[in-house]
Amino acid sequence: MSRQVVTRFAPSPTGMLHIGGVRTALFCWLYARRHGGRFILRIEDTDLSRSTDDNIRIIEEGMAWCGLDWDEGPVVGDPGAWKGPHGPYRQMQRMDLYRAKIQELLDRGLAYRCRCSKEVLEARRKAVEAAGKVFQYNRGMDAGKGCADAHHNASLPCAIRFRMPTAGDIVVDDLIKGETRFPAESLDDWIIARTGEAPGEIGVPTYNFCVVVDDTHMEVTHVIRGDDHLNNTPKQIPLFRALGYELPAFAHVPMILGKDGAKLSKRHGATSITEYQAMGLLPSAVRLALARLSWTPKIAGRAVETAEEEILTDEQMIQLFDLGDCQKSAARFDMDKLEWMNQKLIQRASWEELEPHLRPFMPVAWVGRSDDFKRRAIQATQKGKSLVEMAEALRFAFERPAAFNEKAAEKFLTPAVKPALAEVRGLADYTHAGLEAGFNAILAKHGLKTKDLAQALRVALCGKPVSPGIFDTLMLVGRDEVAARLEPWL
RNA sequence: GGGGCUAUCGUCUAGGGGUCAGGACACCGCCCUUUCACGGCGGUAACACGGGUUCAAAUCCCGUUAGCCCUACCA
Repeated sequence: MSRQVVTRFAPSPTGMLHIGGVRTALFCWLYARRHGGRFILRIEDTDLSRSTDDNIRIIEEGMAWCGLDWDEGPVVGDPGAWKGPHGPYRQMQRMDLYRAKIQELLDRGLAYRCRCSKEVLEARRKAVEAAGKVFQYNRGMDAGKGCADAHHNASLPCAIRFRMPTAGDIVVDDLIKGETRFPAESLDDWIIARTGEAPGEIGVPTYNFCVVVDDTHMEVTHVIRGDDHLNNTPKQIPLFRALGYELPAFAHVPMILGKDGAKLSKRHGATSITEYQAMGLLPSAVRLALARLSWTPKIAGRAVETAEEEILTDEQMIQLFDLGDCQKSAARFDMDKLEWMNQKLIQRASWEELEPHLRPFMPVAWVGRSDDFKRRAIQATQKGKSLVEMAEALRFAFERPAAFNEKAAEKFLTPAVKPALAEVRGLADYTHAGLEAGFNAILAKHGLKTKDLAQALRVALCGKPVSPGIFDTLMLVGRDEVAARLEPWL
């Protein structure tokens, strides 16, 4: 009987929530949902100098916008609150647990105090490297001297190091990368707690220590994280054992790179999830695009084949998700594909689904319009690549053109169409069928082609020769306003 | 320097001994068309390099190169 699957996303609040993090979170979320398990959000704020409450808020809001709901973790907007049985979910609020565990290791001789200063360490490192050797703390290099037997000496503030195995391989069995071996002699006695304030005090524990304690106490069964942590795993495994903890399963997901193959950074344009929101992307499109980086869904054992199959719903992703179908190598982020997916998702959504997402991009007057108006407006522009594009395409329905495209005006607003234009003011039946009938009658009477009148109307009504279908355009402007906008051209 | 991970069209990838190396995005062309789009059809384009193993290698092995990660009292 296997335990319920539990995954966690554990960001450190030292900056924006960027898409690499979102992707990792997405994999954790998909895996938990796929297996009917729980998904935890845990804030790793032990880097006091860089962590801020503001960044925590940004993470929570970003996750929420992305639809990555967590079953356990902080409560948005309330630093003191959390949901779930293993809280708190901010590491700085879990110090008592960590200190107790460190004391236990100290008592059992599995960790020891070290009072070497950063300067001393640096000097030793230089000396050892100058001799062409590899510097490792207390790996035979100065065993029996200095700090190795200073663990009885609590008269000075000390950092605390974990005693690592000195021989053999540490093997990491990874669900994505496979089995990897790390020679024990390549690792050293790493610091599990920083130097305390006072002699004998245990300082703030470090990342690699807290993760092990938290993942165990929060009953995490699958540690899914970025593959920059693969190298940390052989440090953590001996600690799991020292603490008598059961090992979780590990899955290290490949990084996301910029378009040029370099690590994602500001110069690649948008990297924070907030920017994607502002670009008019649907959260579902972001989820899909991010999920499809390094993951190829297999339908009945076969990779997705057609464009149609590429556009997966959340339900399909959840049902299909499998760490075994993940790529081992890093992937470059492709904005073109994201936009394509966004467009496809916009196209297949109902207008009711789209409306809440479109609303923030629309003028205030939008909210007051009727459902019927909203439906027509959305359906008329539902081919757009983004919500921003849709909103832009609908501007004419809310404001008169600020300027007119001169070339287009000259080309289409000819003396020949003006009589027809004048008659358009008389059209009374503003339904699609009604407009079409009236429009065609005017065309026939004046011997014009559809294009002649349609383009002339677009320029007069919208200021430019581009707009939704001409009947939709008329309906969205509305009868009275059509007459008003036409007047100056007659 | 040491340790680790990775390598198929421009990009995301399928394929894991015998394939015309398949698909998607992007790009190009044609068609459709009341504009812009959408849509339809078609096209260009890849196994990093060098050695093995084998009748046969993109696929297995070794090496090289390149990129990335760890090597912090960051996470």
